Amino acid sequence: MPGLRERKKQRTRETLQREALRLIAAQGYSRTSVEQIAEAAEVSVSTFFRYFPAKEDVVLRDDYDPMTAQHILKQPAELSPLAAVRRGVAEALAEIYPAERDQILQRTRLVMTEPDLRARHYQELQALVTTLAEVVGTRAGRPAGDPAVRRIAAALAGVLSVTTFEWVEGGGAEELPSLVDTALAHLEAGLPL
Amino acid sequence: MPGLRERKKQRTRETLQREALRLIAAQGYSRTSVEQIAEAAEVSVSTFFRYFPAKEDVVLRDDYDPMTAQHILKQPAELSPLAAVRRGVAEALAEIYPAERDQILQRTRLVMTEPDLRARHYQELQALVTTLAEVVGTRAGRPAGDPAVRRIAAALAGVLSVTTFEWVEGGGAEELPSLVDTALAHLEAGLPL
Amino acid sequence: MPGLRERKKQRTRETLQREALRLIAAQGYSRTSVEQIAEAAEVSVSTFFRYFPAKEDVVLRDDYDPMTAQHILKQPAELSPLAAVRRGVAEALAEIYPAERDQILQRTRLVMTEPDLRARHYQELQALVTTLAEVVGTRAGRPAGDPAVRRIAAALAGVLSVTTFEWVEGGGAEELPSLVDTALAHLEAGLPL
Amino acid sequence: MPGLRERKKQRTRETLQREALRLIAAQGYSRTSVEQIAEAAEVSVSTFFRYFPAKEDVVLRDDYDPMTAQHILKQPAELSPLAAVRRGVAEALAEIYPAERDQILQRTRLVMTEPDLRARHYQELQALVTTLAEVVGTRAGRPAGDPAVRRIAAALAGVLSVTTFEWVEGGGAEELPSLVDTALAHLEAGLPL
DNA sequence: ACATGCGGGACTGCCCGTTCAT
DNA sequence: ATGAACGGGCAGTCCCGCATGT
Repeated sequence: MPGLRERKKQRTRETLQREALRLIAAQGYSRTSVEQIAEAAEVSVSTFFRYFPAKEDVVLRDDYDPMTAQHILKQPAELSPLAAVRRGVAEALAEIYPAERDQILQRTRLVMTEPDLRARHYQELQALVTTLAEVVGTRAGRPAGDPAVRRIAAALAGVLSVTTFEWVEGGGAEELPSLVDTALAHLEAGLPL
Repeated sequence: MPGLRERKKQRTRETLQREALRLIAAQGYSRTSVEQIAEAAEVSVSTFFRYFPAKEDVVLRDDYDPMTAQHILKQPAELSPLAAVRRGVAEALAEIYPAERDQILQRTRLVMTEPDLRARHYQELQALVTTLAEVVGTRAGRPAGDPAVRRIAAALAGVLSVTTFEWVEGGGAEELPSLVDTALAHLEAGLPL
Repeated sequence: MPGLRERKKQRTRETLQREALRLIAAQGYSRTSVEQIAEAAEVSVSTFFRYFPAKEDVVLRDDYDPMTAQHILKQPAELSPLAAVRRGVAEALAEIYPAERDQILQRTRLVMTEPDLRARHYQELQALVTTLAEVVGTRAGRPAGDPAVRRIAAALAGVLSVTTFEWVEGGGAEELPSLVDTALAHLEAGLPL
Repeated sequence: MPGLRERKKQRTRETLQREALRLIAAQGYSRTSVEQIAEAAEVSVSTFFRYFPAKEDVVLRDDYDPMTAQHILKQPAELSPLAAVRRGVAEALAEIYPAERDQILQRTRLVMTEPDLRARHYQELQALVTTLAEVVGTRAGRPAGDPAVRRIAAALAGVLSVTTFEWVEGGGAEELPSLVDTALAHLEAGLPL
């Protein structure tokens, strides 16, 4: 059981994130200063930076990657790397998507619009490449640094990113899980045109 | 033929870039301020920003993407998209690489090391995705926004980026054109492991 | 004649200094933030730091050293170094003291009280040592770096500093020029007890 | 004999100082944060500040002044103040110098280079003036606040400081005790040029 | 007693908009 | 009309003190 201190930290973090998203939704990202966010959450600016190393993190923070990794690792060994990823991602989305759909949509829209966030998003993409490389490498008994393994991871990350953007541009009309499945199937088939 | 004014602008730009790279090589990117660069080039800080919209651009500025696009568009129509890109990139590299190898190596090393530059690099990658999507779309008679086309572009960009990093990590031992060709061949073959 | 721009700068600098001293006199140095000073002078905090590299400088800024140096250099060549300094300082004080006595008293009181200012004051003393070494060296046809020259300068600076403090501690009862003359005469005589 | 608790405290202090100097030697003073030092010594930041009231103290902390005072007080009463100080300092240096020469050299080099440390050093100089004034006053049966006494102390402190710097600038080629003796002899002789 | 958390202030660096000088 | 200077504003880092919890 977490101590009182731990719980308070959790609460502060959540308050900061909530107030930040509220203000940003109202005024836009770049017109919302860290000072305003801190004020709304009733903490000082230094406290903000103790919780989030940079302004962007208050928007981007999430824990989807490790969870997705778990789902991929659970797939039967005889599946090809691309097939395993496709199924693992589908399972992860089934777990996350119903509850958080709207929040993800809002955040991704922000990421696409604001240059700063966009830049940071691509850095996260790099982290995704690393995670995927580890997973794919582990399944195949190859090191994560193996060029072939990293190429697979990079192609996957690229396709996933572009598919998320496709989803947002379409206004969320077609649902993300279905779009992702189509995209990964396309990649699995060798990207024919 | 460029007028005297044009040539002077060109000179200022080159001086800025040269002095910037010199200072950065000596002190590191983040420890080199724009003020120092401007001083070394004997212009004011505002002039710096007129030539380069942000500090990162003084390192990242190049014109490889459009040139690569031209080479891809020149490929015979019966080639598959991936095959056409593979050949086009090879031709572009043959043109650029011999003369500029060392400078590209130095700059990419910086990009990998410095967080700010890394973030910016991924933004450029996004531009590359757009460029590739246009080229691939044009060749196939499809719009650049077609999801399938964009997936191809994104996978290509991911693979190219990761291959460049592979090249730098290896210290440039194996040459970039050969690494890129291997990588694109792998993608063409459906990324088997 | 100074341009309009130059005069405006001068005005801003003076306003900042005046407002700073006013606030500090009222609230104390450490309880006066730069933000308050900037606000009172109706400029931004960044402007404050463009005029004064650190908070302490707004109190310590003056131009007495070079003026004193001029007066010393004017002394007849046959005077010993200590004698020349003694006379030069007396002349400089005659020029400065009548008009600025009270302001110097207030500022020195601050310097003695506030640890930050004290620290900075000793740095200025170091500058005085350098200035004196140059002047004494020039007069004697020796380099400013000559150890004997620097020792003279250092002893002078030490004695002058301690004399200024003596003046302030006495509440300004005995006047500074007279105290300084006594002190330098003592040093000239070999500091007998 | 110190209790176990006392010894542990001593160990923590030494660990902090050792780790601090190691990090500072590697990265420079201003680029080494208190957080890093605390981490390297495996204590919290607040613990650091319990042992050293400010960051600078971890470099400057030493106990030479009181020891020097003792040696001066031991000198025969018939010696003039300057002569007594000269001999006392020589004896103190004979005790300290052989073992600690290199560490003093390294620390003084830092003090000369880093602005923050420099400022603090001059504050220590002020403490030296006070100590010397007490010693000289005691020997002469005069109060430490006597202006003449303080002038002697100030001149001595100035000369000693400048001599230490001379030693460091010369790379330690000529040894400190010999330089100090020359300097104090010069002062004793009335600083002729 | 001891660590941790948080506040707050100094300061730096990037970048922008406006104003002045040529 | 082009370039430089100037001022503003915000992000982010670091030091350090006080309060709060363990």
